[in-house]
Formats: sequence, C-alpha cells, structure tokens
Amino acid sequence: MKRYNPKDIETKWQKVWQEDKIYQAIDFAEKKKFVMLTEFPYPSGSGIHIGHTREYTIGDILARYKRMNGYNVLFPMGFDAFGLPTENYAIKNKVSPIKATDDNVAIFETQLKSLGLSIDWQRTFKTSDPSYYKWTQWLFLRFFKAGLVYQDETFINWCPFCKTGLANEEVINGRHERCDTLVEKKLLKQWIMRITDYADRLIEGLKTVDYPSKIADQQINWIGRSNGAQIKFNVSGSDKIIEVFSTRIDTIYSAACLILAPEHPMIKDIVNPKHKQTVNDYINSVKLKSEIDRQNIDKDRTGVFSGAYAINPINSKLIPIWIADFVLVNYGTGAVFGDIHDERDATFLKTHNIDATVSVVPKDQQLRDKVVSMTDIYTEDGYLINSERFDGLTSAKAREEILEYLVSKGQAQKKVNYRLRDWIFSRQHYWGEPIPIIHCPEHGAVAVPDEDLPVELPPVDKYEPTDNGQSPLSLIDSFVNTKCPICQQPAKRETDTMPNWAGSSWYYLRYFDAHNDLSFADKDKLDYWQNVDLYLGGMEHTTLHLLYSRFWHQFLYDQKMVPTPEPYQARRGQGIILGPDGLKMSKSKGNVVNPSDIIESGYGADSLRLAIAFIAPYDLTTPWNPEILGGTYRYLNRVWVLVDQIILRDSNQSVSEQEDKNIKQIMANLINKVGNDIELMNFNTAIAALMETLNGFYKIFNDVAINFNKDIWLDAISQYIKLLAIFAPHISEEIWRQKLNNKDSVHLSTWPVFNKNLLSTDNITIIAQVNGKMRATFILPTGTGQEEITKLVLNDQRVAKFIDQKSIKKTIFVKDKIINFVV
RNA sequence: GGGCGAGUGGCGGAAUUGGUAUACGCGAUGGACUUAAAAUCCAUUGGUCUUAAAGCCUUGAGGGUUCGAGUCCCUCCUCGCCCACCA
Repeated sequence: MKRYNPKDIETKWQKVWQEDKIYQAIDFAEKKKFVMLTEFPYPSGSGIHIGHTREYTIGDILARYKRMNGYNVLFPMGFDAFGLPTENYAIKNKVSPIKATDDNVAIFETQLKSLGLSIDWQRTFKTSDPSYYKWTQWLFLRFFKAGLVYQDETFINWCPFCKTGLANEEVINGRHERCDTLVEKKLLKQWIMRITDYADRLIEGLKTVDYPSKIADQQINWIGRSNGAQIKFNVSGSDKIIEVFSTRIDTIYSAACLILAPEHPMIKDIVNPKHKQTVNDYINSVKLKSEIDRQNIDKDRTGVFSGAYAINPINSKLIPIWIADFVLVNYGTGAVFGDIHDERDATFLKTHNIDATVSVVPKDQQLRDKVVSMTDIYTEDGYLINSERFDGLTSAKAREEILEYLVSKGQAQKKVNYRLRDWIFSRQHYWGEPIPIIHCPEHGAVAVPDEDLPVELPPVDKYEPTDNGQSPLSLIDSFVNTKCPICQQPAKRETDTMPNWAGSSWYYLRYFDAHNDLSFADKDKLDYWQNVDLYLGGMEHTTLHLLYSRFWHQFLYDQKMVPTPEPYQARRGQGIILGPDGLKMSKSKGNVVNPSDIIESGYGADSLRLAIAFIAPYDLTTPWNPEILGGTYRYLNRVWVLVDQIILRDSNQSVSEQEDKNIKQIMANLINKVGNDIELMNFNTAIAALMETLNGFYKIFNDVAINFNKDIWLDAISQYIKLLAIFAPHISEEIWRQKLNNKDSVHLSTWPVFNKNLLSTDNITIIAQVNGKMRATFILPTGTGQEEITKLVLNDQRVAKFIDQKSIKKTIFVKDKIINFVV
C-alpha cells in the first residue's frame, strides 16, 4: 500500500482551490458573516517564521470551521510594508525599498500559500501601495481637520542609530525596541496625535468587547488613569504660580518642599540670582545623563535648591523650591510637592536635610509611634495628624474635604491624569507615508486638498536618514517646493513621514472593500462586515498597534465613518513558540525553526499545521519540539492507511444493531468534542481526540470478532475526514475526492451533525471508594440506583476487604459517578 | 516596586471545573519484520517494596475545608511575561 506523501498532493490542491476560488468572501451574502482577522505580516527579508505559522494556522482552522458551519467567512491577508527594517535592508543591499518590498511580498505570498491557508487573496494589498496610503493620508487629514493632530516643538525620544523620533510606546527600558540603542532626548518639531483625548473612551470601550483580562488590564495600566487634584502654589515674593498634581492631597500638611523637573519652564522665572549658577550647572549635568541613568531608581536623589520659596495654600507656610531630575517633566505638571509619605520624596528630603513633618499615621498605636518618630516611612492611607481642623479624618475623607476647601479658595481643582502620552506621529525617514501637509508662510500648516492625494513618495538617490534630524525627502527640491493650496504662493511640503503604525491602524477596514478608489471603504460594505468577529495577534502589540487602531476607529466612529464604536469584537493573543532549547528564537543563537524548511523536508504543511495546533494551547509560550512532526506525520499516515484498508476490505457483512450503534456513538462523541474544543480554541485537545478515536477505529477494525460493514465504516470515515479537514486541509481533500470519490471540495461541505441521544451512553463506569479512596470500578447501566450499586459493591472483594468488620457511618452517592463509603 | 499568570512523569502537555491524576503525543526500553538499517507494527513506560498478586506514595513546600482536593481557602518558595522614579 502506498504511503502518504504530502509532495504528491499539497501544491496540487492549492492550485485547484485557487482556480475554483472556494475561499472567496462574498459581499452582502445572505449567510451570517464571520470576519476572522489575523495581524498582517511585516514582509521582512527572511520570510515567514514559526510565529506567523502559528497565528495563521489557528486563524485558518477557525475560518474553515466557521465556513463549514454555514458562515460567509472573510479571512483576508495583506502586508504591513512601510517601516524601518525594509528601509535598512534597502540601504544595505542597495535596492529600492519598493523593489525590496515587492520581492519580499512575493516570497511571503508563496510561503503563506504553501501552508494551505483559506485566504481570500482577491482582497490583498500592501500599506505601501499608493492606492492604499492615499486613504491613510486622507484619514490623517480627518484627524488634522478635527484638531486631533498638532505640531509642537518638544523633547522627543530620539534614536541616534535609526536617526528617528519614537513614540513613547517604542521605548523599552530607555532603549529603542527595534535596535536596542540607548534613546536620547531631542528637541524637535513633531506631528503629534491627541490620543490622550480618547484615554477614557479607550478604557470604557473595553467593557463592550471580549478581550482576555490579560490584554484589557495591560491597556488599562498603560493608559494609567489616576484621580487627584491640581494644586496651586504661589511663589513667595512673585506673581508666579506653580501647579502641582497629587493623588495624595491628604498629605499636604506635610509638604516640605516643591520639586520641579529640570526641564520645567518656570525655573528661569523664579530662580534666586544667587543660586542661578548652581541651578544652571545642575540642569546642564542632567542633560548629559542618559535616559537610562536618569531612570535608575536606585541612584542617589540629586537636586539643587532654587533659592525661591513657595507658599503652601493650606496653611501659608513657606517651603523651599528645589529642582531634581527624578521629577518627570512630561507627567502631571512637571512639579510635585515633596513629603515624608512618599518613598522617593522621603529619600530626597533626607539626602538634602530638608525639614519634614508627619501628617498621616496608621491607626495602630505601635505603628503610629514608629511613624511619628520617623524611623519608618508610612506611605499607606491612615488618619491625619498635624493637620489643623482635618486632624482625625481618614485619608479618603481628608482628600475630599481638603480638596473641597482648596477649591473654594480657588487654590485647587479636581484633576484626572494619565500615564498615556500623546502619540508622536512624525518619523524622519523615507520609507513611510508622506504627511500630507503644506507649510505656507502666510497660512501656516495647510492640509493637502483631498483631490491631490496621494502625496506620493518621490524616488530618491539616497534613502539614508540625514544627520540633521530631517527626512531624506527634505533634500529633494522638486518635492519640497510647492504652492500653498489657499493662496497659491510658494510654500514647502512637510517632509516627515508617518510611523509604521499608521497604515496598520485601519487596514482591517480596507479588507471590506480593498479596491475602492472613491473612499477608504464603501459604507454598505462596512455595515455588512463590521465588526471584526475575532482578531488574533501577538501580545507584544497590546499597547502599540492594538491601542492605536482602537483610537483611530473610535475617532472614525465619532466622524460617523464607521458603523461600530469598537473595531474588534473579540481579541486573542497567541503565545510565542520558543526554540527547542527553550530560549527565544534568534539567528544569533542558531535556534531558529523555519516553517518553509519543514514543509519542503517532506513532512508537508499538514503535519506542520497539526504539530503547531497540537503542541500546546495556542496562547501558551512553549518550546518547539522538532520530533513532534514525526508524531503528526505518523498520525496522518495512519488515517491514510485506514481509509485504504476500509476501501479495500471486500465484505459488507450484516451487523448487529449494537455494532452499528457503537461506531455511530464514537463519531457522535468525537464530533461533539471537536466542535466544543474549537469553540473554546482548545485545538490541542481536539486533535488528541481525533488521534484517540483513530486508535479506537484501528482496534475495532482489526478485531475479527466484530462484523464489518463497509457502508457504516465509509460513513464514519467520511465524517472523520470532515473534522480533520480544518486542521489538515490537503490530505483531507485528497482522501475526500480521490479515495471517497466526492465531486466537490471537502472544504465546501458542511460540518457533520450527530444525534444528541447517542452522547449518553448505555453503560457508565462507577467508581467505588472507601473513605474517599478509589478501590474498584464497575461498569453498570446508566442511571443504576444507589441500592442496587451498594449491594453489588459491598459484595465485591476488592471493596469489601477495606470495610471488613468496620461499620459504615455514611454513604455518599453521586448518580452515574461514584459511591463512597465512610467507615 | 506595580499588574497579570504559572508550578503535574525524562519532555510538550490532559483532567467534563470538587469525583478513576498523568488523556494525546514525543522520547526511552523490549519484541516482530529485514542480510542490515530506515520505515512500519506490537508490548512496556510516575515512584517504591515485591518472584508475583496486592499494597503504599505522588500534581513546588507546609497547613486547612471536605466523604473526597491538581482543582477551593491560608502561609511560604520558585519561575515567566508586561510595566516601572507616573507623584
């Protein structure tokens, strides 16, 4: 008998599927729609990796399952083509980024197709296609016109290696997440998106969608909403006011000083001339420090006295104003009041010998003595002391009353602060969407008229970023010099480009209407397809792409341009597949597993897909085991061989009702189990059930005592192949059409149905316990009563000997499960 | 420091949510087939005592609740991921 050889069948069926267009999603079809979205890949030069394979295999299994269950499924694929790696690749290999992208996309398409994914390829695009980024630019201009984009000269995160500005989200531990270079602060004029305007909406919206708490919590923490008060401190002998944000206004009586960030704009106005030199020296020394040094929590708390004093609005006490670099300029107001009830402040006060008083103490007397004598720093909520008429209040109550009092005096207001920063949207690079703005000396920043979009990327000789912090586009006069759309006078184009997160912020909408030249997507098509029903992607995008695209979508909803307030109804994040050594795969460690190599090595795509779905729950980070492929290949081969054996076996004996029922029962249970597991995304146990059932089939098939009826077996194996088809589409199609002689594709067939009555079995295993310890099992008819079982069990030696002479104190009986005697 | 999660055989992992712990697969050992190897098939495979039957022990450690705990509660230990001077 011929062995199963994937090479004979996989590319053959891939071609047939493509020609027959069996995976096409149909706009406005009567069937219920299901949008299965997986994050589109960045087409890098190294081709698809095992992470892509896991994500798309899982998406494909679900897409196929939904399709067979009668849904009009949209399972699309595109390419997130703009970005630094392609630009770097182009520079290094001296090819144009357009050519590099085209080449890489071609490789990606071939590799993705070799996995047998049921993608509707008619809807594909690249974010670097002018026909696509025309709409990215158009959407940007909606933000611009709504006042949600602004230009500001600000200290931004600057990567000196990539020579570009970065969003806060792209900086990890003070380093650029892509190249690991230490990030610097640089003062640059930047385009910025007001994502903070949507901070509350981004939190609220999470309640209406189905995200795992892991993802929702991470977004909520990232947004970092905190309730507090903004308090005004007048500067003594000056008309200046310094505002301070605090969540602990209950500790205001212990405010020992004000501390300003070195970048605080008011320093120059308040500094005492006698201290000017030391203050300037300090600020300059901070500038020389790297971000990493500044963010080192364990370092000394440096700072200088400004010579000025502020007036505590609660009691008019004079407190010194200091400058210290542990205060961050871009959170809150860039100034804090320093007090003993915050660990950082307390260290600072101690280091610089600033007098401190305690104003909040714990209820417990012993703890209180410790705090009052200041041998311990108390940062929790407690009861107020040394706080005049607020003494004795709880912290929570005091926050209310002190705030109310200061508000009435006009010295404070209620304030919500966010850790989320506005989104730096400028990049000083070539390979991105040009920002469609024209700078006119007369009219300032003017939007490029819609009819002039797209602003196409001009060809350049050099893609290298410039040293002066401007994009290479600034060197092309024919691009830069233009006319103001308002006054027709000479004007200059914006030369910054958008970050690579721009194109991916709305790409899912484009799949609904991929080739529309009149709008980013037709309204009726949006109405039909929105929302994305399930979005699968990497956990690493939770605070980047996932947050950005929710922001864009919420804005588009406000503009009445999309029908739903949230883009993704459900989100799931897949785990990382590590190298066989348990470490993250990387070229330098030499532990990279290449999916294309596996397919070509002879195992084929089906074995690979099964291995990936079987190795662990999809959301678990787990090491790759190359040996598992042997297991999944052997399994598929055993399916292949059993089908052949059934077909070749030349007898159609009459079978008993029970024998008929047994097979049907096995299949009913399997269909039920696989269906339930897929709904819960338990792919590994679904495959285990398929394997287990196959083993069972072999046992029955080879049992000479059991009569063989070919019709019954062919029926069962046909159902079995349908279940297998979502995991291993090629071998299933080959068996379905070539061995079982079906005309149409198994992938157009419907998911098998089963008789629910068959799920309840006639006989069931009852566990007999003595004192909770299992002593024997009995196979009995379902529903056997307690009396009957008791009699049977007590007469059984295996149980009886543990009861012996002892008396039975209690009997616990759970129908169809256990009987337990307590002696 | 904050948030989230996890500890089950040699390994990846199951366990219908409190009811036979170790499903399924890998690996290993023995056997069949073969001149031989590969492939395939069959058997065994948590530990321990034992010729065997039978028993005892076992889900990171310790305690608790319960007739019964991998699952629930408390204490502790270890590991992973994300964030981190956020006032």
